Amino acid sequence: MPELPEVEHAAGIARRAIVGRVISSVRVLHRSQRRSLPPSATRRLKGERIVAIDRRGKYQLLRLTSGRTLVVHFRMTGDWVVLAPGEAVPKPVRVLLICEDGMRLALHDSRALSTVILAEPDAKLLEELGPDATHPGFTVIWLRDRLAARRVPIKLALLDQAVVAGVGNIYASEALWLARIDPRTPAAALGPERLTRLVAAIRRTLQKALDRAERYYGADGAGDGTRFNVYDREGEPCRRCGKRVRRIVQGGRSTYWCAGCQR
DNA sequence: ATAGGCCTGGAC
DNA sequence: GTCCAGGCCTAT
Repeated sequence: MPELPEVEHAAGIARRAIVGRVISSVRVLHRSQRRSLPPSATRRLKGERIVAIDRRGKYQLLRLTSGRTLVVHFRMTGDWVVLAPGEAVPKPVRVLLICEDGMRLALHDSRALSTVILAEPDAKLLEELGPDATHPGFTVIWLRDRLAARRVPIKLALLDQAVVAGVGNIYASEALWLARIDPRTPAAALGPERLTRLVAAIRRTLQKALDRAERYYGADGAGDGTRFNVYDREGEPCRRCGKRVRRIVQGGRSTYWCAGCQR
């Protein structure tokens, strides 16, 4: 679930829930999160007011009064859940941010792979990250320069957050389908024409997902069986040319594509 | 370039 | 029981 659009949606939920509020305590309920957020960090969080929540790529940046930043990454299954006063804490909740007025923001993450890190004011954050896929700074020129001399398949290059931030395994497949590009193509082999199509396709794919997240309540668009064109559709007909969608493994992860119209 | 590790839960 | 999963890091 959580690529750029889903993380942005979740960040909106967190903003409405806790921006402006003061943290009275933090509970870390799983040892996996205790590695990134040890007791020394939870102690420092006490009394901090959350003044803003930014997002960069798949990272959420909870800005605190002191200048510190709580950096949250959902990895595979993370999400925010707002808990009403008195409401029971669901089992998959790994971290609880408890505010002075009783508001609770919960990190809900069944696989417990999410990371939460408290960064000091002078810490350098996310310096390796490329431009957000939806940012005007993500251009054909930028992409061409970052892909030059790289022979990795384009699908794998798109998962590199230094190339473009916020694209994950699902939308990489979806964007390549929209751009009609074979995911196995060596990155540097893409000329201006295909690069132009690719940048537009990435933008459009993520923007569409952002709009959907806005429209529907709940980030996962449940009940909409047609939300992907190729992802998780192995063996089903391509919506553009009718040939069967294929699945291959690249870098240990599934790629879905249509050999009929992606070249 | 590839495999393994971190974790849990759902599909089979 | 086995296999698989949308991320990312480290080791080989």
